[in-house]
Amino acid sequence: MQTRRERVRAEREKLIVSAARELAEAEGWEAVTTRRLAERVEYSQPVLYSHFKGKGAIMTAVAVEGFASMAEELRAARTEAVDAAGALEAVARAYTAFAGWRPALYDAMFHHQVDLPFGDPDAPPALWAAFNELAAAVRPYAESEDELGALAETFWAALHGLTTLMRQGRLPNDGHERRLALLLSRFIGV
Amino acid sequence: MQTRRERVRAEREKLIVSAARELAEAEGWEAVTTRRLAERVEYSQPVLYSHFKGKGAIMTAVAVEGFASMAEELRAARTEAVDAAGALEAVARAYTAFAGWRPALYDAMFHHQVDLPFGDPDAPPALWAAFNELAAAVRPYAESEDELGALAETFWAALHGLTTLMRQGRLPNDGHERRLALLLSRFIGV
DNA sequence: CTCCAATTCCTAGCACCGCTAGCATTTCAA
DNA sequence: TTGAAATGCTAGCGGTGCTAGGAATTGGAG
Repeated sequence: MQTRRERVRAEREKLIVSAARELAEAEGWEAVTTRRLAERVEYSQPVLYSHFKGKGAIMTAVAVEGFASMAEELRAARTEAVDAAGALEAVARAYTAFAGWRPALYDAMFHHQVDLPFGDPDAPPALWAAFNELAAAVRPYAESEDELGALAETFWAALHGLTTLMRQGRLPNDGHERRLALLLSRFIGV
Repeated sequence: MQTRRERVRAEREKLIVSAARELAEAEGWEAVTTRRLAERVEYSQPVLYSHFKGKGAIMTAVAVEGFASMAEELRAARTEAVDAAGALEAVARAYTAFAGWRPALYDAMFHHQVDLPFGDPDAPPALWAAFNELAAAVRPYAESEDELGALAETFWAALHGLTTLMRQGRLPNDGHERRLALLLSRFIGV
């Protein structure tokens, strides 16, 4: 009968993560306090700490959900394209669209430092899934398999820079299309 | 005799900004609390609020100092180079080096949202100075003067992405040289 | 020199934060 | 039925950014 208890615990853990994500998406992460989160899941604050080490761990869980979601969208964009150039463009657009439509999720994934082993072999599969989509889209433009990793990282960084600078008001919104086109032209090669 | 008072006020304001920057550079921004900052300048907390609207305004002032400092370093790197390709590479290296050597300053400039009118004509001159250095380095590679702005923004975004992802542990440190070389090759054109 | 208004600056405190100790209550196997 | 284990609460700790209100200092006017 241990499994029943474990099942309801696992369910409540999911509930906490979902509530945190929803609250963040509705009002931003600065509105996600342990008190409000506890109120939302209709438990007291200490219950949160019986599931997670702290608020940071909850945000990390949301971030992992975010990577899984992003991987799905990148994959859909990539596999629907007809050629290599179209795939790279589709993935780039899907990436920036994701950051624009789900800013709270993107924040959890990239702007808050979350104790996740990026690049490590035992990083959560969702992280690798998202990265691998970028790598797959970039592969036709890598000179060697050995270069692929670095090229994917560079392309990823460029997309990340574009989205974050724009969302923070450091870049004007209306130049986005042009910048994206420029970036793609540099990676596709004329 | 109004000017004397104003002079000492201005001096104290500088002192506050310097203290904030030094404390952030020494222990990170999470250590910069209004209490510790007040203690450091040997005044009480409310004095800070007679100079600045809040902690955010102090960080904004530090950020502006940071842009001025970055502009200097980018300019030095660019003007010492012998050709266009060398200038672009030198500026890129200076940029990432700045972010690596003065992480607290870079955080104030880019990671904390600071109420600054980026891209606006009446943005602080230091902001334009830094951006203009990037634009100058990129100019030889723009197809038209009209394209220059967007190209500079795109290059800037790529550098920003590389530095931030690396500093947050999202990218491995030891691939930095390779990624930078790849980025430069894409912008210089083989 | 005296007096009074304006400025300066501190003490004390507010509401909130993440987090935890300690104790009822409930659950469930013996 | 009973007693131990698990559960989940109240209350509180030390910290945060920020501010109200009053004491002390300053400096020009009479």
